[in-house]
Amino acid sequence: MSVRKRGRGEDGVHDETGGSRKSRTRQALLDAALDLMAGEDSFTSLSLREVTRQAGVVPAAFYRHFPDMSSLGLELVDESFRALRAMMRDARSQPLPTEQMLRRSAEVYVHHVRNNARHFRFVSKEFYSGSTAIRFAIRNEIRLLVSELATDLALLLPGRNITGPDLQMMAGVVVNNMVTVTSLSLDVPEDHLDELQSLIELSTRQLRLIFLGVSAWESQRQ
Amino acid sequence: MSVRKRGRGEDGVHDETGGSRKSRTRQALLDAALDLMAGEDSFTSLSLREVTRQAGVVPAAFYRHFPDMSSLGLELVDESFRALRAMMRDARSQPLPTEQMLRRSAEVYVHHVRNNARHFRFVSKEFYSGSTAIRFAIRNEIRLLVSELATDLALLLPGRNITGPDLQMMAGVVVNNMVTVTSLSLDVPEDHLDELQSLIELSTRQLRLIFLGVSAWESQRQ
DNA sequence: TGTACATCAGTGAACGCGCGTTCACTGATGTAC
DNA sequence: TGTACATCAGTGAACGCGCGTTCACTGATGTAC
Repeated sequence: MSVRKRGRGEDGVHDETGGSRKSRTRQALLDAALDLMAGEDSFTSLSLREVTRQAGVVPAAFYRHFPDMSSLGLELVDESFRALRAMMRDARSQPLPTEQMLRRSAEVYVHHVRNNARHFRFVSKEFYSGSTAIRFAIRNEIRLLVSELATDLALLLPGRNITGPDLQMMAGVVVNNMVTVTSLSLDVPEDHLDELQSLIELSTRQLRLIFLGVSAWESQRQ
Repeated sequence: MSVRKRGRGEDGVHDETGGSRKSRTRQALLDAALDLMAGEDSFTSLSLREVTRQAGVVPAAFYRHFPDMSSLGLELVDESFRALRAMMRDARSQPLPTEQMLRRSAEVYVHHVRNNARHFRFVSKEFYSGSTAIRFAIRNEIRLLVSELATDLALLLPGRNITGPDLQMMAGVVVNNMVTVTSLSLDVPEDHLDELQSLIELSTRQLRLIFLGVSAWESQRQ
């Protein structure tokens, strides 16, 4: 009905450094939430007021950006997996022989988790205990991850007659291990970074074990 | 200093049905917490007042039994794994050939999780996002589980030269899968119990994959 | 380039609510004799 | 078996606090001309 005649510019049209005031505050709220999860708090236990306090705005300002905390959480899920998927796309573009690929994958993944610790801490904490909406969003992203991995797996195993469900099942075992490795990576304290190396080695051996299983697998009644 | 002369009996000395009033209330508090976690709430998000309300006592009564919610949580961790360990002890006493053992393990485990759904929901939710104290307690119980499983594994593989760390690593892969299976089991709704059967089959195939890896594994520089 | 002004991001005060914890108390439990 | 009484599990009121949400407002932003 109402026709727009004058007024403020659209967000993002005239980006200066850091974006418009609106998008800067929005980002400050997302960052505040991530920062507050460094300690004991999970996302679910954060209060809207804590987040706005950390972001340096008044509680009511929150509603200019998100209808509630849950929406902010869904945005964080999105950010987290967008970065992970970009990383995996890169990794795929440099094929390696199997043994080196396993070690390299473990290495790259553990470092990615460390470099995006705040996001992964969030995902890790909410995966099993968040609100239904957030848990489902994460579960869905992980399902996509399993499917992508199943596709990669098929390419690694040319000429083998492995069914789609079997590929999914195998990718599932790999991802289940990734979940644990994620949590272990995040628990390595800043002043014991050598433990990351042992973790990468453990993870590599676990991947190798799974791949030995994959090599020996024969899909039945395919 | 003060010498005890008269007074009430010790808890548990004169058990009637349901125990003394004290132990009955204590159990009511533990049960209340478990019941309240059926929905969205995680243990961390439960309030002391919710728990006492559900248990049918006044908030202050809580302190006659636990100094704080965290202690009640640690008691729940203990209950959860005590039952699981008892179940595993039983399972071990009936050895089976490998293939049947895998299917039987998946079956027994999934049913155990369903029969103790409240406890496993609690553990599942707190494993990654609980308070440090509770997370460490759970992680420790799981570490013990991995060790027990590594011992079992050694017995299943006589004459193979697999190092202790490799056995732990393999048991780790199995347990990582159990964690996911636990969560999936709990998500099967009461009116779709047939999905439990598919889950048991998926889990069996995943165990089989891992065991194929185990069979092909050769420990190096042992 | 300069300016009037529409938009709306951020403010600050207010609200009712459930929280954890304290306290003096009451009355059920079960022992000592 | 009967009873006086010590113990302490459970009560109910009170406290100060941080919470999510609402509202009318103010003033920064950036457009139209």
